[in-house]
Amino acid sequence: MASVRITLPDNSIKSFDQSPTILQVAESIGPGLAKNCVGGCINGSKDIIDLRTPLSDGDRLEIVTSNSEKGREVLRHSAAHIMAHAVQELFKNVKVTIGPVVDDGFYYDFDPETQLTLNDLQKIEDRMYEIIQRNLPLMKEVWPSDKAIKVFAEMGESYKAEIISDLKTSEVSIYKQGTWFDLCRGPHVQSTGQVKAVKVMSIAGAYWRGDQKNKQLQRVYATAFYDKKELKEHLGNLEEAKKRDHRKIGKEQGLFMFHDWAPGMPFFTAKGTVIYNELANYIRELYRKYDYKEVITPQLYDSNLFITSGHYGHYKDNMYFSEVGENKTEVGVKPMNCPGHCLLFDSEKHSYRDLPYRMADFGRLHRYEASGALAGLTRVRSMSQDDAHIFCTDEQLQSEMEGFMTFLKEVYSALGMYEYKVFIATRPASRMGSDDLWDRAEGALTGAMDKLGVPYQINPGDGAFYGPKIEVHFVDAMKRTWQLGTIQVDYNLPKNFNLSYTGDDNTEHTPVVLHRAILGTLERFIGIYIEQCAGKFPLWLSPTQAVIMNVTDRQTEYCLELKKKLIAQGLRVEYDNRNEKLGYKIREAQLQQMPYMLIIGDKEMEQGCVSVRLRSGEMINFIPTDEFINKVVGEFKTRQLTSVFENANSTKEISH
RNA sequence: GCCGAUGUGGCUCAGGGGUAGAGCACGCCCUUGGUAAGGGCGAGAUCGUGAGUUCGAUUCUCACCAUCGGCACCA
Repeated sequence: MASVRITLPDNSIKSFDQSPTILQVAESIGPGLAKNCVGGCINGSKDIIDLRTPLSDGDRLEIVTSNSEKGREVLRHSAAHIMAHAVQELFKNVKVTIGPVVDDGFYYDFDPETQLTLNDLQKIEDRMYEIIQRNLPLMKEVWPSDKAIKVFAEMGESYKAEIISDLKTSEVSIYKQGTWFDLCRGPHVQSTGQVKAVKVMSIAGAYWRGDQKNKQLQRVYATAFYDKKELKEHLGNLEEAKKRDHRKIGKEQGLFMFHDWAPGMPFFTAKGTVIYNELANYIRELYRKYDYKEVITPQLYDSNLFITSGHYGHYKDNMYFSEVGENKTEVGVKPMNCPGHCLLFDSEKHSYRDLPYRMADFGRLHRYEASGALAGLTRVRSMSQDDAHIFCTDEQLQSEMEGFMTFLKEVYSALGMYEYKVFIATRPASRMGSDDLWDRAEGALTGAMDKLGVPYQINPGDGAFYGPKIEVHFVDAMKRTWQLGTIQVDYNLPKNFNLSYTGDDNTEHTPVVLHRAILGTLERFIGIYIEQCAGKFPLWLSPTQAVIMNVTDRQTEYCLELKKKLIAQGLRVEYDNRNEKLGYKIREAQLQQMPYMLIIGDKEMEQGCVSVRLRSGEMINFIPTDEFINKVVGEFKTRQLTSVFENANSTKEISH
């Protein structure tokens, strides 16, 4: 008698008379496992398959439970069905579309006859819990596509019918819970009762199939967890994340602001400007090391420049224009530095010996971004980048990519920013240049990353029409991803400007232009960085590095002397001599995340020293002033990420 | 740009058809106090802008502007 043997992760083997489903295997192991089972992975695959799937002899099975990372996906996918079910029970004439799992939750797009409102969110959630209570088993059925299209069309579910006909498969799977059913690939939980904790989060507009030309649907965001405790934890994390929102910290620390009369254009305060300039100067310092030459170029140009560059054709809607003079000459505000750099490059005759020519520019750029796109410092209309354009030969592509990435890694490591993802965007459908050219360019990009051992993902078809690019992405506090560093190959611009260099064969050649930025847009970088460090800037970036606090006004003179000394060493220091108690001054400095609080009382004055409080709460009392200065200046000048006093012996108690 | 929400002293927020209220911040006074808020007094707002309804609008309606959450965009 043939038996079906299934291998489990611990290499034990279970035998069955007939092909068991994943759930049946779970049941054979134990009731607890069966209860939590939401699917399985077979033969080392990472894809979860439905627990109703029959297995074959020799399969290796890993059972996925609802309290696991993978299981959560199944849970949420089923929760999306529960949500659609709830919405359709609650409201008449709501068409369903799709409801995928996303980071931290899921959403479902609806096309309701009357708009859902915020008040409906709680109703939806309540009804979801009701459906969960009903503990409806989820049944999988396979229908011929024609039948499915017919059934959904008759129900008025035009979106579903459209999806199925676009699938172009002969049959589709349907999941039923009670009388409600949905087209779905699965996998799904056993019954609605397996979903224990849900939360309907928000509502938003979203275009059908992500296309602006289509109807705008209503997207309801929600999340689901294994239990209420996990859900509570998640909601707590969201609250915590909001606290590090750069817009909030920027306001609290007085770093930047916005005004209605210049939407999307940040004003950096004196404090914020310190951060801005420290970052730019750090990059400037590295420009010497990496052989870049910084230039300054105009802000406004005759429109002819942008006609030549091609921006007038492709980017006009995102540009600011004006007319000047009696002749009403049209001028454009530069949205990018590259056209200006081309003029500069072209102003001299170049030899191949000059290449690669790396031209850097912190020039201010203005882009008329869509109003709905603006977001704090992360998406602005007025910005400056640590921008540079590298004019090089085709052969130099890969080594320039390597140089760029090495530069980038140095900067991000120095800033303690390791949580980034590297993407290589390859040729889009509509593009310029031969396949041969693209092969070489993409090869240079992947080759460089491989050589440096940088992990990356390919974004097929995501490149610009003029060349492929590397993008470095970071995530903000609210888990939105933003591009910071980038390097893009451009074969188009040098042609438009008719750029050339003389090769070793004494003929003229067209250089390649690489657009690149390490920090990317400084505004955006600062926004992301504020969130990464939660407002606790390393000393070298801190607008104010130390606050001197006197205990009584007997120390005033000593404090003023100390302030002078510190300033002479290039430190940014304030003296809080207000008529307030020490605890009050400390609280305030602490809320500002002040790196060093220097407490001066009679003791310190007598001994010629300072008592230091770190923002961590650590205290190092009675350090000779010179010792403190030496250490702190070192920390500042070498751009340390953490305090030189952190975890230092802070044993001494205050003696009265 | 699209869908939705929001817009009240510098900040965080309450209120509501009869021209506004709290806490913090700010100013003055008392307090000289040793590691996250000492006490008292005071000043500060035509309630985003414009129009409409009304005897009367900050409150209701509409339009616009800005911000927030998404979507689209991000050559």
